[in-house]
Amino acid sequence: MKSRRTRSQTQVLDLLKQLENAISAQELYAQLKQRKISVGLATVYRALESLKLEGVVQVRTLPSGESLYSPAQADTHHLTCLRCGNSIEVTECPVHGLEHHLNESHQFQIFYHTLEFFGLCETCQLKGAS
Amino acid sequence: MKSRRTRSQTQVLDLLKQLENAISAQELYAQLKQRKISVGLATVYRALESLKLEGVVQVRTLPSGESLYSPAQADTHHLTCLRCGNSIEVTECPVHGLEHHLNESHQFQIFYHTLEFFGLCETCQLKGAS
DNA sequence: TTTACTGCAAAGCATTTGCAGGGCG
DNA sequence: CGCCCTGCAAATGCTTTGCAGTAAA
Repeated sequence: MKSRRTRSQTQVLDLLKQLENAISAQELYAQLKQRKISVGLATVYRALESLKLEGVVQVRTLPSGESLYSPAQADTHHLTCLRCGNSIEVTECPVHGLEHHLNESHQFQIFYHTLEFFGLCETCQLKGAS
Repeated sequence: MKSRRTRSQTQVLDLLKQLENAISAQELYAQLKQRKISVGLATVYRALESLKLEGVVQVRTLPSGESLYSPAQADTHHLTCLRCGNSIEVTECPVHGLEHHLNESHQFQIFYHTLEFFGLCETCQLKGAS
């Protein structure tokens, strides 16, 4: 067995909890540096990976391929414009019943879910296709 | 105004409709070649981008950063293991009411949504953290 | 002819991996 | 002393972009 949390894991998790919004690994790395916490980018990724498997951190992967990390309790979802990429937060969430159901029917240990709506925002609808 | 569909857009969309499952741009490119349809990879990406904005193709971005494309009518969601990456399809979907609601409350033109549950599958639960 | 589409190759970027040094038990 | 954690730099892989040739209107 190994120690429950490494130093970098603790630092990363602490910062994630302090921040209000989900954040990318790159930004997280920058923020840590800014706070005089010396850590390598690869280490940030490795810490996030472990925390993810532990179930304390959740991930949302953007269409750009970038991933945003946040503590795994938030139940915030998104309404995203396919054209400009802007996201609006959605707090309503009708899937918890289903989550419990899947948990049992598939023997899965579900940590969290992501729900995202895609389309065109009002502004981008006016611009037409291109 | 431009022609409604370019040749490559038609080819890409036709193939997407023929296939049962969502497919990556790279695979799509390979499949087209295999069918003797000469097309560049960049063109495949550009066609997918246009079809996406048109609302006829939907995208799901995997944690790996790779994106899977499919015709935008499927209402298939996923239960994904954070450790091994395997996905199980989920056909239940309790979010349509919310979708309609958001459509109106935010002046968004919603094309589709993604819903994904993350956790550990039965097999990976047994392996413990590492 | 004029404009938009296409293909190739080069670039861009987030993420992952190899490896050697360092810290902790 | 030995093992895991770290950090740097190199490598990977998907996607995007620049540019010149091509097809279409």
